[in-house]
Amino acid sequence: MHPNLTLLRTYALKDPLTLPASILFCHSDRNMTIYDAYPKSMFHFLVLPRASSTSNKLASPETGGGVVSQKRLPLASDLSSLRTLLNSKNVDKQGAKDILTSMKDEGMKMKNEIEREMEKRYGFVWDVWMGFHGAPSMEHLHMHVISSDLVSEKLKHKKHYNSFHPKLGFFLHIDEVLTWFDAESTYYQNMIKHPFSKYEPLLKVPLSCFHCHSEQKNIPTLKKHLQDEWFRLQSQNERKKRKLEVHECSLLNDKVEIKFIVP
Amino acid sequence: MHPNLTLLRTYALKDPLTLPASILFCHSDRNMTIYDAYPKSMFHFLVLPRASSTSNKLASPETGGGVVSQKRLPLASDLSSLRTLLNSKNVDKQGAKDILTSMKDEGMKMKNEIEREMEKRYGFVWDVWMGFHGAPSMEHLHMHVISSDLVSEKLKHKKHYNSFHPKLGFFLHIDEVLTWFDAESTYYQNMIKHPFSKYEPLLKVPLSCFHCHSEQKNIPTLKKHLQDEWFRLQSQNERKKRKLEVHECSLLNDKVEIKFIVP
DNA sequence: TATTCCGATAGTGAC
DNA sequence: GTCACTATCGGAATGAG
Repeated sequence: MHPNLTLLRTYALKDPLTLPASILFCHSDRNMTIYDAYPKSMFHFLVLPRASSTSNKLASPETGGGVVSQKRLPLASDLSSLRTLLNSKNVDKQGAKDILTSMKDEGMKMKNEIEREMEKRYGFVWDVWMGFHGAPSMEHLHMHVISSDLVSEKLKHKKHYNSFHPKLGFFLHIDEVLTWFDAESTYYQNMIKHPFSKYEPLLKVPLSCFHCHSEQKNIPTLKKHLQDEWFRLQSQNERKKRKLEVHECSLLNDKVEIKFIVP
Repeated sequence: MHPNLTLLRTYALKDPLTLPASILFCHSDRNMTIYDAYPKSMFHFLVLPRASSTSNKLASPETGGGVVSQKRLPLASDLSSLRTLLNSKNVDKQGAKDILTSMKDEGMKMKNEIEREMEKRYGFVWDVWMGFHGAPSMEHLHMHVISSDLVSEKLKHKKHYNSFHPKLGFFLHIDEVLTWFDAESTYYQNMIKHPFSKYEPLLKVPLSCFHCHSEQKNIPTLKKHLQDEWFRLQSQNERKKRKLEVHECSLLNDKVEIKFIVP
């Protein structure tokens, strides 16, 4: 396994504060949130559960104040992926649900941060998705917290796009995953056994816009279209805001004359 | 059909002298020889048979002194390709053989020119191939006259290389084609019916050096190897020449001492 | 489904 | 099998105690 695919695991195992500030966004006892090195949307973060190694080498107090409740952290080997976690013999169903719930909580905080930043930078707020890839390649469980635009220079390939398409089935929304725990046992057993090979073909299906379902014939075309869709969202929002302002204005003064047509 | 694929036919139909000097090399009553616009070897020419059109528009004397014996020229429609010629209802077997023989004669003259130029520029002579592509794309019968090196900037793709590989079967040597006429009738009938679809797959076979049969894993590697093979030919030839010189020297003076090792 | 680099492959448009 | 252009697809390497 190449280091790039396991690098983050080494940080999940020790003090997150050893991560450069340019990578680590924040952390808690159980999770850490990092900037995705190759953001596929205007906002893109990863939430990773912290882990203990099977050896005790990294569990000593010298590793820093960031390591808390080391004994309660799951083993790294059980956190390779969602599949590994849900099929672990060391972590029971409730334990798995706890881990995912704490990741969701961490993600919700991140989502709030993102929304504040959306408002500040762009004057409006759009959706934020949270979830997992059905067939991840990086060797440590990670939940994507990603704004719903997929407008990014780093989005270059069909598999990049399809892996985040919110209705395709490759991207597993955290809320969807959590419903598995409350479903019938057979359904739960079914979902947690899904092999990667079931998800892989989804990455090769034709490019369809997640906003309007139009089919796009290639990546450059899709990227222009996604940018346009985002501009449309932004201007729609500005229209709404203007209407609100006009409405407020009307309340103050019934005789105000509207001299412009909202475009 | 794109102009590029029929352009030369228009010249084959009228006075070759209307062709720019940078394209036309020479011509006779029955054939014209042109520079290949995208030479796949150090020397690369095309021999095209001249034709008359079905209409009389282009047969008038005003088209220039180059048009001779217009009545005896084959129809352009019978000269689309080797296959067309050999299956034509207007040209009998002997007529087809005549056309091909005259093309060969023209090619042999070209070959002599090339060999003079090889000697002049590079100090030695290597082989020149003459023949047809099993599945040509240009819409007028053309015989390639091409030096046996395949060293050229314009050789860029696998299909370029394989289409000239002298032992693959896609490149039909003129002498091979002429033997069809003297073979049994069933063999002749068999060869002239070969559809393009029989030749196409040959263009996709792995790259093997026509000198040493070594397999080359991609085009850049093959091109370096072909260049090396050509350098080897050249230096082999220089060694032979030096030996000759040494031998002549020995004849003149038995006591001459050879002070250098031929590399 | 980490990226990047290289090269092969596929589709198109060319006037 | 015309070229040139664009884009996709496919493999291999990748860092570094």
